[in-house]
Amino acid sequence: MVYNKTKKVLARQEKLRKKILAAAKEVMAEDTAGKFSIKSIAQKAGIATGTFYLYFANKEALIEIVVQDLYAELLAIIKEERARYTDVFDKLRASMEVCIKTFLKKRQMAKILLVYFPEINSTINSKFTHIEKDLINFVKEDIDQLLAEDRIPPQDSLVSATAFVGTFREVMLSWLNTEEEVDWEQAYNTLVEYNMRGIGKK
Amino acid sequence: MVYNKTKKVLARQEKLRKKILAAAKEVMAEDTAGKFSIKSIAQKAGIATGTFYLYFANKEALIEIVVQDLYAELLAIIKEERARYTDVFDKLRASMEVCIKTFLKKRQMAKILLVYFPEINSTINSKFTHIEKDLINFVKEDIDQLLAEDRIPPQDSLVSATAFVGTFREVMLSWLNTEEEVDWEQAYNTLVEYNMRGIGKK
DNA sequence: GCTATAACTGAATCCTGGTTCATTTTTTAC
DNA sequence: GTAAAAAATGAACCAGGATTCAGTTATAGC
Repeated sequence: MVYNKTKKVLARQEKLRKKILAAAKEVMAEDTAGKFSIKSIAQKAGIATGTFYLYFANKEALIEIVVQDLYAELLAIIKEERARYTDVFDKLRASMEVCIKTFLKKRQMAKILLVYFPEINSTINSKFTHIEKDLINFVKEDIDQLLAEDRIPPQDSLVSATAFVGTFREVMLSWLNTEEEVDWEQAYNTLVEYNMRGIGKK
Repeated sequence: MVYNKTKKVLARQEKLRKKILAAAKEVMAEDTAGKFSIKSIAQKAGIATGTFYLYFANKEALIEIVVQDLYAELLAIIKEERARYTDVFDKLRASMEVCIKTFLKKRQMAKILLVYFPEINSTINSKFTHIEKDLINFVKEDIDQLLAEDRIPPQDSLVSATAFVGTFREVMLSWLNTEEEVDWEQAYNTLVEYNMRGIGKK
């Protein structure tokens, strides 16, 4: 006979699954390299190492889920913010603003997406390259529209969009690695202005 | 009694050391992740794995030497090119130009410095963070000078310099990963213009 | 309460790949 | 040519960590 799970058990398992994911994010955000162990995650989640494998197929699958998870979260935040504006420049500016602020607020997310992600991106079968492209294409579409509206000088929109995203990665990474206090307000403005000028806002 | 190496042996060993380094660079540039094995390097260099350890203390030391090596090479090229100009804008433009062209020509160097380097940067005790900072400071000094000369609008020069370098990494990385043909001329111009406008060239 | 099934445990297994070292080959110095 | 020293070899060793699985505990259904 096959037993069915009760709601109570289902709820407990769902909770544990989330607990493991949370522990994984913590661990991943802590030790910068791709060196974390399943054992450390299990420990942090308060389970036996074997139990981990009842919830996730293997390490690779876990990483994939964590990254997709965080990425989806970030993307949703950006999309929501963009929806508030109609002018493309405003959309762009809003994207930048919310992106920076989210990363500043959710350091864990920033660390995993910015530091960890590029590593695994090359290690694991490139399941994630699309994420990179997604983000760049996002910006590219805005630039294309601005080009169509003749509001910025001619340029290779893909290259510009790539450069645009690159400024973020680099700046956020430098912030993640630094201990010193940063004047966020000024830094943020500089970054936004840099890219606005970069694409050629008149 | 202690024997002395003859010139012939010294020469042979020097040659072999270089051969191992070359093999290492090849292997590192090939498999994108930090997953290469000493065995594969030894094989490519035509030696036994044990022999590797007669020439390099261990894997970490090898990586350090390779990265420092390539970085020094790149830096020398940039410095030489910069020396040809006096105006800061020209220096900046020249740096960009020679950097891109070098990376395009020496794909191996690009792959190791751009893909591989960030990985190990976090993995290994941060012996390399200074490289990152060096490069950014390079640009920062130019920006500071332009600010002093009142030729660009007020900005946080460190953030701008970081953003500047970021555009390169991102764009070069996208080129390294793409299979498609790229119109280098246009792409290159877009990238240079992006940064020139970005810092606020009037 | 009782038994079949499912969930959990953590020690044991397995694999990968860096590093070592006893042995073999080459070089030195006479 | 020969014996001591150095260099080279590659199989064996070893560590770390992912994954498994036999044994234990909890749950389901009656």
